[in-house]
Amino acid sequence: MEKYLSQLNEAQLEPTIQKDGPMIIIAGAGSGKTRVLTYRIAYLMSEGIDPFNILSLTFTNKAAREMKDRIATIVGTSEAKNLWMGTFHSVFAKILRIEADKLGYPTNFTIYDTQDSDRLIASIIKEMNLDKDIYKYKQVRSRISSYKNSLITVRAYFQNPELIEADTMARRPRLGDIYKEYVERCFKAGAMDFDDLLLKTNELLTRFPEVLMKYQNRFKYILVDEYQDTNHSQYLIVRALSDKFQNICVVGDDAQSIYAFRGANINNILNFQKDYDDVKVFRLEQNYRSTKNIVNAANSIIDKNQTKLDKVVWTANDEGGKIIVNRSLTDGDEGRFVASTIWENKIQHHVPNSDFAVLYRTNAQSRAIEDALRKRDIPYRIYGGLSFYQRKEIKDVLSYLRLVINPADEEALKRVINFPARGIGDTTIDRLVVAANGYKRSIFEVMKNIDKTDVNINSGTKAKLQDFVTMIESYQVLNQTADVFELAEHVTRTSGLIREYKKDGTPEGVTKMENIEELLNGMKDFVEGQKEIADTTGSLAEFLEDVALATDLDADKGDTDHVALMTIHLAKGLEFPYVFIVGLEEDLFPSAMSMGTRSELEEERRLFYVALTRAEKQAYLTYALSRYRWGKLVDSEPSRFIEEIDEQYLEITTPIEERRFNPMLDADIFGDVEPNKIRFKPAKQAVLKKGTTEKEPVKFQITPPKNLKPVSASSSTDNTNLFDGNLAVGNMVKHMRFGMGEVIKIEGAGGDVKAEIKFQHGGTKKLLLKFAKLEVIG
DNA sequence: CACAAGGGTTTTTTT
DNA sequence: AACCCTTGTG
Repeated sequence: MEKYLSQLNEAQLEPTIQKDGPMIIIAGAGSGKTRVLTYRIAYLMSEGIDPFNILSLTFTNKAAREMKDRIATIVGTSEAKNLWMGTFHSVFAKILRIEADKLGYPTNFTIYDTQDSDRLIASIIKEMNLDKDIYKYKQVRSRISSYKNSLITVRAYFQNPELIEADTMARRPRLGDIYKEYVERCFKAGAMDFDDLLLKTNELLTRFPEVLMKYQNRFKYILVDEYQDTNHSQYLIVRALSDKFQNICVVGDDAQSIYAFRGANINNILNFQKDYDDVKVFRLEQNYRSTKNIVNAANSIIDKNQTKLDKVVWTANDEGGKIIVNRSLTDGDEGRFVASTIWENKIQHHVPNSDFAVLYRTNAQSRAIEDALRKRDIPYRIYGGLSFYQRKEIKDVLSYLRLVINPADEEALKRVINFPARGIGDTTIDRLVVAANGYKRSIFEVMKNIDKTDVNINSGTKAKLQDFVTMIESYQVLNQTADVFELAEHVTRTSGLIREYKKDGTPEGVTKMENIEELLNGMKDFVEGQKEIADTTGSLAEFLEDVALATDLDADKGDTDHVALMTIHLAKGLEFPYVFIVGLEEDLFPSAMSMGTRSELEEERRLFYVALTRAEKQAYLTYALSRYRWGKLVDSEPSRFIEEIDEQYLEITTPIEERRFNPMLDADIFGDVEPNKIRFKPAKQAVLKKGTTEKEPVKFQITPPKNLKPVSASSSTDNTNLFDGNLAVGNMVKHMRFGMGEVIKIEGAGGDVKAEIKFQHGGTKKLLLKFAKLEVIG
């Protein structure tokens, strides 16, 4: 142990050997926090703490695995094996399996992924005959998710007039009813969604004091990594578990908090010292990762944020090259710049592909980069996006397996009951759902007892349902004896899945076959791997859980020498010698969806900070003047983040265009803006509705409203409300097709507004204004 | 009830 | 450009 501790500097050593009591480590980017965490756990064990009593919560399973491996090399594999390490979700899923019966859940409960949740919510909205344009399932899901993450149960929701009011104001008075139905349906299906894994853990720990005691005694030492990204639900779990021994160590960096959109609460880290008595505070401020240029540039950015803890990150590393800023004409050119720069660097410095990472804000941006890299034969790997396990063909196979484990799983059933086609149509399924709800039974049970069930389904279809039931039951029998691989192999063959994809014949069909094969290979590995470790059963249930909670970062197979392509969110915690941050354009990064409030913009800025601090040696910032979005070429402007970096750290190859002024976000720079100095500039070309004549009002829709404040503050995502007071007679409106025009008449207020506009060329038109971007004239 | 075609919508980020 | 859902036809 001594020799490991001697590798640490003093600032790192102190928290490492601080054994007991509550403590917080505020760790700047690249300051070696993972090393501190790892060595601290090893140290605890060398001090005689049983690994069985240590719980370490990480942000990804990959991070957990790497730390565990590292610890194993220090203290030995057999010791390290007993550590509880993993993400919140995976650790508490395991505990919930053990305690499931207390909550009325089956041990083999299914984990619904986002897609499953979406489908269920969409079908509930349909069953309730609600307008799907008002009750958008994604918005409903995110609403429900945030309730769950704040521990607002259905009951709590209905007891809280403010919440009901807020949803009613957002024109969704039935949201509570949807929430209630959703929760009941999940329960009936023996399913938990991601948020349930945390919510139900909280329920378990509050409702059953003896269970709480059991785990408090078990986890005498608790460590939480990336504490700045914990949500309220996670916070309460940590609180509860650490309450008895108070041996709680959290590590984080407020400057790297980038998950507010999924409920992360930066106050958890800002207020930690108030939550426990005698908190020891440690700071890691020396950066070992990056050059002076990169560290200083990153500091100059994060400086623009108002909300932050005091911390000065510095480095003793070399000055390094300046950050290179590159402008391209299109996203295609941007990709080519990235590819050629990688190529040149590889030749010049003899470095492997794996030294390079391309980071972007949205997954959709990967395509242009991919094309360019492929043309130059540079191997790359895309992380994230539509993960392997979310692909249709994979989910199909997994759905059959889910049914084997848990036949009540409604989403899995609906997915495969008629795929491959078996003559069981939507009407039949709808009737089954109604019957199942009526009998308070699962659909599968209803099908099983279809003869005794009062349901309007003809005998031919009933026979088909029976066949399906028999098939699943035969798989269940096989599952008693066969391992995961053997079962899946049998299922894909006998269910007709393979036949279905084989007869397809298209290139896509071939890829799908290959993917299924890859899945089967993965299962084989899983089965063999489990035999080796031998501390788990290697059951189907376990495989499905691994799959449900796997991050795409986890699956790193085969060749490792490739350029990494991923979103910035996914890159958190990683480092690369050369980093490209692409698509630095207004509305893309910062995202148009995140420019409504200062705090949203500050989160985008932290995201940029995270991106830049991934780089060890050299960072490239690129932007394009126009880019394909939604299949159309649209103009873009350089991101404000480029100009926010202190110029002395930049090498700008082409001068940067002046950025358009945004009154909402730039107000404190320029002062208040007169309404009549603002013009409305639609960002999206107006589309004439088919069939409308010139005489009728032309409908057009304008890109997102988030950079304007809506009239109603209740919902920032509702883009049908028009902003307050800004649109007035006399305003100038710029329309892509009709050009500039003056508003001469306005009809209606709030919601959609019809405005009569006199265009400078082309006469007067009545337009339906949904939303517009603001621009200042003169 | 199956399947093809067309239209509308979508992209912010993820366990 | 890609996906999902609705609609129309067989």
